Amino acid sequence: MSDTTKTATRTQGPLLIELVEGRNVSFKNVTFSDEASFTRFEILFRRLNRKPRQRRTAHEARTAAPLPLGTPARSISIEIKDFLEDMRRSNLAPRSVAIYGQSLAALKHLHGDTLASAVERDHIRQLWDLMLWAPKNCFTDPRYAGKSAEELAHLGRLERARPAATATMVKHHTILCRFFNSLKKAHAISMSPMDGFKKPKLELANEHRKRPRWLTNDELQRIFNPETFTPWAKHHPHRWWAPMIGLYTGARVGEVAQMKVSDVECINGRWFFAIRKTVDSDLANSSGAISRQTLKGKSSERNIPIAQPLIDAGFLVYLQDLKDANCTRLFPHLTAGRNKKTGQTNALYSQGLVQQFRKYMKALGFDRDCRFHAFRRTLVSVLSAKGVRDRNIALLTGHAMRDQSQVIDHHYRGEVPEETIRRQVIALSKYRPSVVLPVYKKGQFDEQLKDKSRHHP
DNA sequence: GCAGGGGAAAGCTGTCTGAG
DNA sequence: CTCAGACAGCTTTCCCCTGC
Repeated sequence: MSDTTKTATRTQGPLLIELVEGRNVSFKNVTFSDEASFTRFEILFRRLNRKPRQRRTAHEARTAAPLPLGTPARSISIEIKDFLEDMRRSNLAPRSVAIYGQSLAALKHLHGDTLASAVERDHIRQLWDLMLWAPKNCFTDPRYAGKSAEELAHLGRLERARPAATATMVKHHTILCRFFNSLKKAHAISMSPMDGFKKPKLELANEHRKRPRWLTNDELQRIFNPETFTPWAKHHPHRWWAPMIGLYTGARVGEVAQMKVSDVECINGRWFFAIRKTVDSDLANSSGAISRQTLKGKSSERNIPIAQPLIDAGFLVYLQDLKDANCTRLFPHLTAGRNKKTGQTNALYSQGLVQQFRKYMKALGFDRDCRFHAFRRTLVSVLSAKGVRDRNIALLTGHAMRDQSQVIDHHYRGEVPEETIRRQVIALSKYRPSVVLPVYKKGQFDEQLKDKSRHHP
């Protein structure tokens, strides 16, 4: 509404609006009974005041297009609430919904709580500055309550050492686009204020950017050095086994942490870790999630052959101990977590493991880029350096190889299972990190496995 | 030890594009 | 017309930190 001044006063009762100085039409002191009528009026008003077209093409209708029939946009906070609710309904991961909520929180700081349809490009420019400099926790910490976008950005400049990384801004950009696009699809707004905003280009030279990090043989030996590893791990099954499994499968930490006893399978005499999502019997009839396991995507689903060094280290003995103790999960002491508000599972078994492993690594003097994920990077890097083809590595790691060729991908992934297994086994046999794994003794975790009071579903 | 927020990166999928 | 590759859009993961 470039050449129109608009003031909307929100009182307890009806909405009051003044629209003056329009090109052709002006209104003063119009009263609306609710926000929906205000928005309908606003759309109509914009159409009436639109510049006349310079020229019509032959195909264009002579009469004005009908007004869109969508539900008019409501206030930002209501639209955000509904948007997040929609995400939940469409079965997105609880964590994803939370992240979207965090990014969208900044929007509520635009002139209080305006109508979603009133957000314009200039607002986004302001918002960008806020997101770039927002002080930590400023949308949740009560100390910042009531502050405007400008004030917050100003405080951030004083408090923060540097602005948010470009990658983070890319995420905010993505989420804002997604939010306004969904309003556009619902015909609640006619165009997205994000349309003119290009995605920020990632800065390759950023000195704060984390470097890809893999582990050298030396470093692997330090991690599994019996003098430090054994005392740290000997009372916790997940500390003992998860790093070893991570090392020899390259699986994501979440995939390792969530495995069930039934996910370790023997097929035609060969043992596999089945990375998959199965129903938890206690959740089967619930209205919410029916599994505490998650998969990043379709191509994550796979069977990974269990490497010989793991078997030599007594993994199958541990498996039998679990079965003897009637355990259903590979690491019964890890919890999936539970959302306090909804009571739903957080489906996040990895947290405890990640924190404990990171603490161990820190104590060994590893820098902060050395984490569990480094096992995955290491496996991929080593196999790649040995000339193993990407698609064969992907069969182990569960990466998607869509860009190769869908036909070929389909063929390699399960169409001919024996061929898939053959390729996996050949690839895995080329991975020989020079570590000596500690050997499990039968009954080593008897105490932990029998004390069910500390087990989680 | 866990819930939950935050920063950053990884990675999946739909769509466009341009060469053959 | 086909299809690999690039790109854009979107979702999920990893891991840190804080506060209880």
